[in-house]
Amino acid sequence: MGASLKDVAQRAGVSVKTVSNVVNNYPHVTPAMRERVQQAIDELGYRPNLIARHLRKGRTGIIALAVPELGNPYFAELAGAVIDAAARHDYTVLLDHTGGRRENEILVSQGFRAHVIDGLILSPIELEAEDLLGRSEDAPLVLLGEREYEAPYDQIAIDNVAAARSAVRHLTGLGHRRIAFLGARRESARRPAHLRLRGWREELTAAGLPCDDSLVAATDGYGRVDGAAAMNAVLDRGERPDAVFAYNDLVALGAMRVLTERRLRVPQDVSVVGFDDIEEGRFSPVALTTVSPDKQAIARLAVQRVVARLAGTPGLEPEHIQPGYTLTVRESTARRT
Amino acid sequence: MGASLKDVAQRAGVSVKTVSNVVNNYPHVTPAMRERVQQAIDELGYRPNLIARHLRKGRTGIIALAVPELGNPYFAELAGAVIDAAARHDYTVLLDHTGGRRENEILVSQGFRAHVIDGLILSPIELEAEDLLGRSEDAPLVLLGEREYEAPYDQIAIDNVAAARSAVRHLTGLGHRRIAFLGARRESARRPAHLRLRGWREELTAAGLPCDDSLVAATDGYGRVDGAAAMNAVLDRGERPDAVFAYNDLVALGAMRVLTERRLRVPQDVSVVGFDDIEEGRFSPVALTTVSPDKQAIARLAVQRVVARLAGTPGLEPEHIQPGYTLTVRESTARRT
DNA sequence: CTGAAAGCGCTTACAG
DNA sequence: CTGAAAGCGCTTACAG
Repeated sequence: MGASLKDVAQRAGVSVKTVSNVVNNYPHVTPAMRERVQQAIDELGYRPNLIARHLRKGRTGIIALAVPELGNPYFAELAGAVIDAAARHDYTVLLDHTGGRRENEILVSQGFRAHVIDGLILSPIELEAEDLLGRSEDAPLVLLGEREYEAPYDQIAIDNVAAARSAVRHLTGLGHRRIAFLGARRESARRPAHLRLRGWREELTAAGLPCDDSLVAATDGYGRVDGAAAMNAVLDRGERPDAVFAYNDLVALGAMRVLTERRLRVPQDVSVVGFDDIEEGRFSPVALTTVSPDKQAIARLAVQRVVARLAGTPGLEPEHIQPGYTLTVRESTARRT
Repeated sequence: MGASLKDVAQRAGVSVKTVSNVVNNYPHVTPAMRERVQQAIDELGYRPNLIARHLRKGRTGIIALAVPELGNPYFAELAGAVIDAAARHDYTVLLDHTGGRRENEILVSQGFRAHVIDGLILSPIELEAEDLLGRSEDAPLVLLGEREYEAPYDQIAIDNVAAARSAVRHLTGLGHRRIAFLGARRESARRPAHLRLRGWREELTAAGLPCDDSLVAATDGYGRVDGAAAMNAVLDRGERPDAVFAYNDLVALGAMRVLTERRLRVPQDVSVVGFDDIEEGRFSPVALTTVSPDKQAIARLAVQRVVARLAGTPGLEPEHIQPGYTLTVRESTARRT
């Protein structure tokens, strides 16, 4: 084991308190004293034990980030941004993934890891507002993502309805009229997250177009396979949409793959819009048009919020904060021919 | 704050030790006593403070995983596997990313986070063997990835040379003779990691083919942009390879994108093989042939190794362990026409 | 089978 | 400006 404060104090011939003062850079330590202590520290290779420090202070310097699936590049990219944002506040990130399953999300929100984390950033999929009711955990919780909760917690999410509408508007603006939506939750899933679906519906209605349910396909998850299955489902119904708006980029990518297989050209025959702006979409053979949430801002705000609550900033009401987004137009959308 | 052991003891009218016994499920506690204590625990909503427990035991139950870049799906997928493997041993994973920069890798290996993590799994890019020499940290370190070190640490990596050779052999077997290698490190980078490049060289030589340096392109990193740049570089030199072996899938994907832009068809004009088997490769419009390392095994072995050292398993010599891999043939490779 | 006490490595009032 | 002491919440010999 390494040396402790006591060892250093002994070697330097001072009290533990003095060493602590030096280590923590407190003012009012004579340079000579500082020098002497520093030398003992160097000789012993002393490094403070954060665990002990934090036991004392009641803080660990660790915040947890729980996302559904790291295999989804959106969450991987977001996690990277959160790690960087946390580092700027001297916080370390402990990463969990829930698989988007309600039980795991409850477990995490209820303070699994109690005491080892100071705060929690959670991106839920199936979690219900009622699951949050009994939350006894005192670590600040910040919610991310498409779900909206009637609960007294900070929530950071772009305006999903407006963002979805901007995507659909782009499509209608290009002359498309039969616009499929891929990635609705199955009826079986409780309280489906349909902000984006609602955006689709609202914008079509605003454009005076019908909302044809046979153009809506539910999926089990939000991966490439799900997008492929959904696209096949719509096509197998005999529908021939002239555009597709997908729940996210992964679903869009899966759909594009199917379109190509079935000899439909993107964008000449079918325009495709995704959501998330993952790097992969930029490099797909037909670069994907997509809604681009400001991930850096999301990460920054989430961390800031946790840190502010931890610092006990007074008068901090739970807020729903909406970072910005843009519609990034690439090659997968074109004017209707 | 929540209740402590002492609070529970007080309420149950027993000693702290007895509560501890119940919490830790020690035998030799009368059912009646256990019942009584459990009730106090429930009433108070007591949850053990892991930090305190671990300060005492000198363990935190946290292992760190440091990868170059979470944005690379390979590492995101690997991280997911490590988290799951660790959970099976009741360990939690703290995730770091180094950006593949030597300074960060040194920092991490030298025990940044000292005392908060029990062990460390590191996937280095630029780290040198000498950087490991002075390592004073006593948390077990397991090394992952393509680099090989002359250092007394466990290293888990597939046989990169053999795996690369199998990829190139697949290509030569299809009749290809001018096989480019994309993703060598630049000369400026110290001690380039060229196991895969070596595999390329060895296999070409074995097949009686020349190793044409103008078919080798260095990259700055290992992302899609780098693959695109490398492919352009080779093509701009006036070379027309009939196949491409890329350092990894991301580089391969970037290269495919460029090939398509430059009106070269994959696989009819150019066959492409990647490395990593990320999910994205399965869903690219031309599904990618790739070397598929057993990520689950890598994660499992790495965690097992850390846990075994932590448990103080005697006689555990540092080992280089080579998990399995397979060559997964998809659509991006075809017989030379 | 249960209890009283020491100690893990720190920080923090409180003195001086 | 520095020191002696208590305590964060646990576990662990040591008694009984």
